[in-house]
Amino acid sequence: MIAGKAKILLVDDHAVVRAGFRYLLESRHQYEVSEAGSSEEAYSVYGEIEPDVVVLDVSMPGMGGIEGLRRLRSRHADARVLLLSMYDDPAFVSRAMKMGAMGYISKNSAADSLVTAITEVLRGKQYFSADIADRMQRQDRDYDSATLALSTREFEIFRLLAEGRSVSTIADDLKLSPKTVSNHRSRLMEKLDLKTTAELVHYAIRQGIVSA
Amino acid sequence: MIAGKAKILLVDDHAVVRAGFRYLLESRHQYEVSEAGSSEEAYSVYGEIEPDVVVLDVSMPGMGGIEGLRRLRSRHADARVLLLSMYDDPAFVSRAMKMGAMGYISKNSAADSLVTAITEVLRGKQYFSADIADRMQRQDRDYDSATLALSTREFEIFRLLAEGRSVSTIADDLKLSPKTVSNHRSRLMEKLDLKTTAELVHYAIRQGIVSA
DNA sequence: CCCCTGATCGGGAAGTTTTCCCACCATCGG
DNA sequence: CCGATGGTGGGAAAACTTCCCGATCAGGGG
Repeated sequence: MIAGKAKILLVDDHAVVRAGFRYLLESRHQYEVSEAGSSEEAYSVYGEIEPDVVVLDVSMPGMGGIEGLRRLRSRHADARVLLLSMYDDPAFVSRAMKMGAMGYISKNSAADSLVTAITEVLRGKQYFSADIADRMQRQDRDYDSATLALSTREFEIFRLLAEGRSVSTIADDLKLSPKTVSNHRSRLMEKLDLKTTAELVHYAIRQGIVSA
Repeated sequence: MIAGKAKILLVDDHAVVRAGFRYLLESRHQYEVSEAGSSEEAYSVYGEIEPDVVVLDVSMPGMGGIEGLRRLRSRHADARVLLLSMYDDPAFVSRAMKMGAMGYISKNSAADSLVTAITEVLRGKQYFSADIADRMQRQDRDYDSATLALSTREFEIFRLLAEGRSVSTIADDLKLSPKTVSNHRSRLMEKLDLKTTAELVHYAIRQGIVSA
């Protein structure tokens, strides 16, 4: 960052959220804030603005934040991106970090931690909000690299569950005992750190494995 | 509203969203803005603050906005409540209007329309953001109104299930027995002709009641 | 007022599913 | 051949679902 005002690019489809950040940042800090309403827009204005930090919402219509991050980093390898999300899914977070995100904060975070995150990232440090750091700790202990860890069979069952099939119809289909399917199910839910079938569906849809 | 500053109570669990409204309202208008992080909190401070308008987020942990609206209006029949939501499901909106909401705006709305909504409600008028008004127009053409067959409680539980919550956490939240929630669940699944929770999630997402 | 209806809340019993642990077998790279 | 990994399911206990039912309460209508 250059001497003077740090430049921040806010990317979120909700005008209120952008206004919120602008308020939090401008009222107490000397930042110059720009806004974009989508990843596409962010991508196209990035070069012109040359922001010191991009605050990017993960869930947006069109190209989501994750894909936005990927493209941004592939064109501008030095881009510092702070992801903002309502989801604190650890698999998501680690995927994002592998793509070079500098931080990941939950929208549930207090206003202060949102501002802290930005100042930390401006200093070149990574930042996670407390709830997310928590979940990543727990995750590491239990199982490493959750998303990729599914076996072929587990993935197949995962997909069918995500489509709305029941354990017993899946068992009929695959000519397996319901017990086997259920056991696979338990195992994969644990690997992905999911607690309910509904979470599984959300996860699968966000990953693009099934469509709504 | 009395001469002088109109008083506004913002209720949202996300600090950023509250900050956004505060910014939008205070920077251009003479409003006095208070905040609450939950329906429960809003309910308990309402009497003390006596706001002219309550801006209430629909989806919050604990008592949601719909239930919050109901309780607020049952204690303070003159409360003017503007609902703020990510969902633009017409069934949801008409449900809210029946409970006495003065307006309903989507979080996707432009900043201006958020402010307009508040000024309109202050004048005693109803207000809907454009996208919501749109969908309500189109409603009779394409809307499958099966969710209208659900009672208030069933719908609430439907929404929470669709978000990925488990029966037992919902029960804790709503302070009900897991059995009661489970019974409501069985009935609503039957009414909507759904066989698995995963189907329920797909259905809710397609209806725009929850987002992926 | 009283009755009726519908919504809400939950207990009981029976049935089903999930979880956790384990065992057996096949395959595969070294 | 060996050890690791994946697929398969049994057994037992726990959890959940389903179906049925009764209690309670609010809001009309007569």
